[in-house]
Amino acid sequence: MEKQSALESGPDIENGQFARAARGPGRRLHGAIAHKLGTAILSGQYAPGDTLSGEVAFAEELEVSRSAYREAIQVLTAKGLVESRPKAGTRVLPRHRWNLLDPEVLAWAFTGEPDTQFVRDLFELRAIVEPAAARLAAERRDKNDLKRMKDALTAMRRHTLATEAGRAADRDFHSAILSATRNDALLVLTASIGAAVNWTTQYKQRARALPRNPIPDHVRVFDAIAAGDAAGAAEAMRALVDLALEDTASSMTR
Amino acid sequence: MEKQSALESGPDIENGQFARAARGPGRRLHGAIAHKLGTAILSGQYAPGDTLSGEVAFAEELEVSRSAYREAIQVLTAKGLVESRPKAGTRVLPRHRWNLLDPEVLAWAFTGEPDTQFVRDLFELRAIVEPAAARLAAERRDKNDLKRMKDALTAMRRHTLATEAGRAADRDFHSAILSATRNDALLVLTASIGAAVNWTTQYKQRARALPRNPIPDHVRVFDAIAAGDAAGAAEAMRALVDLALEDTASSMTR
DNA sequence: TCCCTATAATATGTCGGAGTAAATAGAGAT
DNA sequence: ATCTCTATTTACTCCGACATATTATAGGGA
Repeated sequence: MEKQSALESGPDIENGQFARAARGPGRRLHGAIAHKLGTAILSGQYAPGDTLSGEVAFAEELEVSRSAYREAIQVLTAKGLVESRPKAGTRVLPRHRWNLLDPEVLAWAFTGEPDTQFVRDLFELRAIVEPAAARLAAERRDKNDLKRMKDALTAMRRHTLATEAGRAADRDFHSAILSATRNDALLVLTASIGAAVNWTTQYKQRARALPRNPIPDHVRVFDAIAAGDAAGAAEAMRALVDLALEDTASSMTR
Repeated sequence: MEKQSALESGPDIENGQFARAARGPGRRLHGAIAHKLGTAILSGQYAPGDTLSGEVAFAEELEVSRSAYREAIQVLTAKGLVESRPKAGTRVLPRHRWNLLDPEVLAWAFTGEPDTQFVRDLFELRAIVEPAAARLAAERRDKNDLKRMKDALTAMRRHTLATEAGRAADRDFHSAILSATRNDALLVLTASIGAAVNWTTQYKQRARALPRNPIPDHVRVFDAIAAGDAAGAAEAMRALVDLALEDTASSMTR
């Protein structure tokens, strides 16, 4: 639908193949190039230290202007993926320089086959942060927070996790907990990870049936937070995340 | 020194005031603009939803080309600070869209008076992550990791934390622990936070003397990790981070 | 052998114009 | 009076050529 309208509106564009093919509806041209290069780098097609083809050569190859290419490189540079210096060209930086927690970088990492080890790393980080967040939420939540969680829970019950609406409610639930911590850094971090991780679970769970009814576990978390039971909330959340880790891990390795 | 050489090499540049004034040695022009706008946004000079002055107007105002301005905007967009659409102009996004964990954004946040609440948020996050990291390190470290930690400790003992070399050794110590977790996501996260937080502590501690000898606490962490005592490592690290939090908090509020 | 200078390759900065998309105002219909 | 549709305006988007700055590399000099 959306793509068609974009194509209809601009069939007379005389840009190169890439511009015609990759430019989505709202997407800018340099965004498309950044996406292409970003996914290529994240998927390991370039080894760290590899130098991308030069500005002029690359731009000609893709039939886009140098401006578009340069703006794309600025984006990649801002995310720590590459570094470009005169004469030396634009080189891919070593992995530890990448902003792996950048939402866009995470998204790029998860297009195609995501690196198994990296997914495990993210789950591990989530398993560290979310229980602690639940603990803080239990100490700091107010009535409004509890209402958001409760609403999300009822929504989850109505639509199951098999539907998109149900998964959205699940995200809402976690988001409400994070908001209740009153910690923006925590909120941003888990939002980034959560988006990427949920995306994969959704993707992977197409094959196998949903493991088991997750509602009771969520309710346990909610009850502890509502009661102000910090330790209980942390423990309940730990159980919840461990379960998700377990499921995803087993569906990934085999 | 470096600045002088840069000035010497290019006194004939006929760019505008801004280009002459703000361009540092290695810094690119668009980088300088991004820095200027980034710090302005992070310091709250623009309310979310505010629209920056238009491309043409701004470029003329600073006497830089539109291209430079555009590349700077790409950087800010990549970090989630702004969003620009035709006709609407370039608007500052709401705070929760910002990539607060991006190293550069963090650096921008800490130029000038950093937001007290935000610093507390970061310390809280650190207090969550680092003990967990110590736990993992105790389980997974190898001989090489232990050697790195030990070397860093001896360096810390020789130069105290009052010297830059000593602080570098401190960073090395924590970095070695993070490496030992074998978790890249964790490593990147704490590297970002650590750089920003250490910077402030260094800044703030100019006034008051170093609180107390931190070496024994570090040794306790090391011993637990070396012994493979996961719980002990987590607990020792928790004590260490709490101490830092306490010191910084007290030096901030009063 | 080492250092230093010259060169060439490559990225960076600049400019102005043409194209495109969206917010807004105004005309027409209900 | 309100709503819908169209036209205009405004700002971003893209382009390509030109000029400049930087630095890796090679070659000459001490």
